[in-house]
Amino acid sequence: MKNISGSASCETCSNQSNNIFRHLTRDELEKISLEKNCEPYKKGSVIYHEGYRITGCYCVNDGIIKIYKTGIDGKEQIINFAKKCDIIGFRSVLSGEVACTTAKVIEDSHLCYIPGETLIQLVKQNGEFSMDLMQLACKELGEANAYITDIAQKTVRERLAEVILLLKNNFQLDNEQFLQITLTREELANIVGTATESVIRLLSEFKSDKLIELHGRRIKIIDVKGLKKAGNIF
Amino acid sequence: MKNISGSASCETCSNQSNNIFRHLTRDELEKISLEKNCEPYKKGSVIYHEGYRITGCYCVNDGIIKIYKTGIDGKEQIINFAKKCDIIGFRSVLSGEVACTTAKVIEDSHLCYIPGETLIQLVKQNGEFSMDLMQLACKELGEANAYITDIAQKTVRERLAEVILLLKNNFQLDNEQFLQITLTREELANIVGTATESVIRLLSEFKSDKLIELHGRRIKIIDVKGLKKAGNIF
DNA sequence: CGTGTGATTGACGCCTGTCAACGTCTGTGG
DNA sequence: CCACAGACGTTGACAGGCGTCAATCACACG
Repeated sequence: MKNISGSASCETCSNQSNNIFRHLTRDELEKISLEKNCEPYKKGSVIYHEGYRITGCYCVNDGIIKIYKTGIDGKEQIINFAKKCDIIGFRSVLSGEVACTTAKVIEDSHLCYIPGETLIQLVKQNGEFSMDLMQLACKELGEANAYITDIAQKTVRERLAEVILLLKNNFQLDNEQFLQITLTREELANIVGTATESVIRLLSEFKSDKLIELHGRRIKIIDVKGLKKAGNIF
Repeated sequence: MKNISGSASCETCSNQSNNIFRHLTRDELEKISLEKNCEPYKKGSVIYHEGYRITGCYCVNDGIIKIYKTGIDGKEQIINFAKKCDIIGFRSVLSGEVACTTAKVIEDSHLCYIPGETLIQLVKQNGEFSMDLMQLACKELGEANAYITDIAQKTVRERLAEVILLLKNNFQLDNEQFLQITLTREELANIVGTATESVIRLLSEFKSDKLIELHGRRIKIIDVKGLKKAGNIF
């Protein structure tokens, strides 16, 4: 069953301008195209686990993965999501530490595995690629710092509104204004850093306030400006 | 008044094993040694300001700098501290974005300025240095993620205990068990993400519980194990 | 149809933020 | 030398946001 999508070569994939591999030479692309290993992952499967050493990183072909840390009493704190074109696990590969997060599939995915040594070699030999990856890390660092500030200073209500808008920016809306990602109430709570019940109550509030509509797990965005106001975003 | 400490060459400085520049060649070291610009900064002076473009990064020779973001109502959220051997501002230089934090001196410092182009050039040409800097960024990213989890899940009391221990690890204790960094109550609050009054009350609690002693702004650590327990740290 | 997971609602209470008042200390200027 | 301002620390009162617990409902799946 391996290499199901193996035929989709990195040469094609890297044409996407937002891809991290855009500055690789033809030779380098061929190399990782040969070495990589594209496999399907079912919803619920764990790609790598916090506290364990990982030997390589993964490039997301399609699907959605949640990246989370396990905190007090096993409560998960969602740090990030990865989708098409994103690369995950490189942090631990490069820092040489064990994984500090767990990556779990929430929508069926195809991931290309890239061995750690390959990645490190590319960093060392290709200055442009190195810069790109560095920029990626720095961007994530900036986002993390921003989120620390939010979570430390904003109310749960404000954070929930903000998270909904963040999800909108990350995953877009379909043509009916529905968020293109569906999460359980508990997962929403684990992003915002609150209790499931609070998320439920606040979502109802947003619904009463005509900011969103709820259809099961699907969230329809009605009033972006109102959400920004509720989220204290300028 | 420029180059007051300019005589202290990077060649010497980089001998410290924890320095980011340890993998530079002799030529590269000479180059930044020539280009750098070491200046004294008084307590309270701002090194770079959130939202403004910065043209280079700074290597800390001595002193202490706080790195913070400005959140709602101008309340500052302290993200990090920099001390001897640390390098600050590289995130914005590399990502090409405006600074996402402000850096302000809290203990008189000497900083060496390194032009952005120099840093970028080094990243591109020296794979080992690139890896080191990447590891630094990745390490900071890991710490930021850990702090997100803490701040989202722990109580203010737990976070304060944890912060005291973090400060202990970062700045050590003197021979009387005093923290080697002195912060105002407000600054402590701005790390923990709480109100000044809460910090005051909780510090008194820790004092009653014989975990710490307070002498003005100086904090004496009495019971590390107790603090760990209070901070829910394992 | 039983079981399990997730969603919802209500009750309750505590943690913690806010406001206000006051004390302390330092530096400045008359 | 004293008065005053300003920054910082401390304490008390108070309310409300939000976490916790418990019960119930909805829905999917074997």
